[in-house]
Amino acid sequence: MSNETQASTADLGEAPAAADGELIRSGRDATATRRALVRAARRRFATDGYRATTVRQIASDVGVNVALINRYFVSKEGLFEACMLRTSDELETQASTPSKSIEEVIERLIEHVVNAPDSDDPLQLLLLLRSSGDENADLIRRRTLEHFTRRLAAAAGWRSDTPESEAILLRAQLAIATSLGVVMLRTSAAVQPVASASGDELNEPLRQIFRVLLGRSGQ
Amino acid sequence: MSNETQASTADLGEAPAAADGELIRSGRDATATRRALVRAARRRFATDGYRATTVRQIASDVGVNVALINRYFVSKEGLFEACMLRTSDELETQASTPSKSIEEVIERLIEHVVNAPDSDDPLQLLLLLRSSGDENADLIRRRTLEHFTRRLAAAAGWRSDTPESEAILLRAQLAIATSLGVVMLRTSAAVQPVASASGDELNEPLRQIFRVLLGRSGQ
DNA sequence: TCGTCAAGTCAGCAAATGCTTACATCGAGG
DNA sequence: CCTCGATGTAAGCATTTGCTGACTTGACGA
Repeated sequence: MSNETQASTADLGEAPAAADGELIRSGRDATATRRALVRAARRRFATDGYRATTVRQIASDVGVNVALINRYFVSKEGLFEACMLRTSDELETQASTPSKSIEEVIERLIEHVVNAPDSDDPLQLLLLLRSSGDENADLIRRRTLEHFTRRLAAAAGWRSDTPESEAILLRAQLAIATSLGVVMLRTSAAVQPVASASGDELNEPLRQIFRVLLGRSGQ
Repeated sequence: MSNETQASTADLGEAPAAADGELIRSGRDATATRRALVRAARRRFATDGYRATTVRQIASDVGVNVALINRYFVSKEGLFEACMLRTSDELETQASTPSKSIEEVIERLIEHVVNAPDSDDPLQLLLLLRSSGDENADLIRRRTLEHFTRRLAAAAGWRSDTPESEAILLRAQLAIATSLGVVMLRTSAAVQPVASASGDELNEPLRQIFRVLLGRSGQ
């Protein structure tokens, strides 16, 4: 059960991230604790699901008391929202590198799919697709996915108002669905042989799929 | 867990395919009650997930007391196991129609993906991919998926012992992953536009994907 | 009619879970 | 030193959840 992720507390404490203008860290650093909680929570949510994850688990992963989750995020749902917002931000940042060719985008998507099991890739959190019993969380999740879809479709030549490019949007979302399906099999279910397949083995089939979906030949 | 209740497997097979008397359950019929429980449970598990589904919900759906679940299936896990076995059986039956061409298999897979949101398609249950916190359930799930993978791979020319056909196995599982991803987006998350796409719109892209993965051209 | 046994119900227990309230500890400043 | 706010902890409450044991109800044969 409590096997990994003990390091999260340590390395977050000693290295203040550059993102936000943080004050000098002291022995008890609220923002660092918050980040550690979000980090641990995202991992748990992505691998175990929303419902199956307990706040006590998350707190234990970080090594702090459970009550801090309610202090900083009000509720479990609030913590989940924070996770989603951070994931959305990361995907946004990565996608905003301008004027990528579709080939480059495909390569990056493949990389995400291949590496997701090992890293705590933001794509992992999107695995939380099923209704988590929380309406607000579901809304955030859906919005994130649709936004990501438009990003990918834009790289494939989608223009927002022409009706014929609706097909491109659909195809982009099928690419995302495929990615999520593969990540799902690799991470949560450990289904063979996909789970243990190397990046090299996955590379060629995935590239074929994405080219068919997003490239000019497929349309 | 593996004591009695093997009868549940048996009487699942010997059923007249009559229209479900699920809500109209009259009289005291143990096998009918068992079937109704499995049916309701499968729906709940597929849509809400294992953890989020409570045995009280399932019993209430059927209109029966909670204790019957423990009487007939020993535990919640036992009920889930029965659901998985039934799903596995259905997929098995459908896949066992002999000497299918790969094209036919692809068409049927597409049909599954397209229709899953409306019917209680067995594919839906496979959505239960995330670790449900129940080790035994995870094992069953993984086995079912791997079995299904081998079935699909066999239709694509897979032979069990030649090492080069491992690639075929991997590609078949990627096709399954894609199917699961699409079904997931369509059913649980209602992500647009895939969720509201018609079968006709999905047909062509999906066929392209599956041909690339399973057809001769892709290898 | 009565006995028997499967089918089903009822009330409740023990554990888990989200969350709250009261308390403790650390750092800094008067 | 002492106070005060911020950070963190300990204990526990209320609810949910899976499950159990004792009880009731219906069908059927002697």
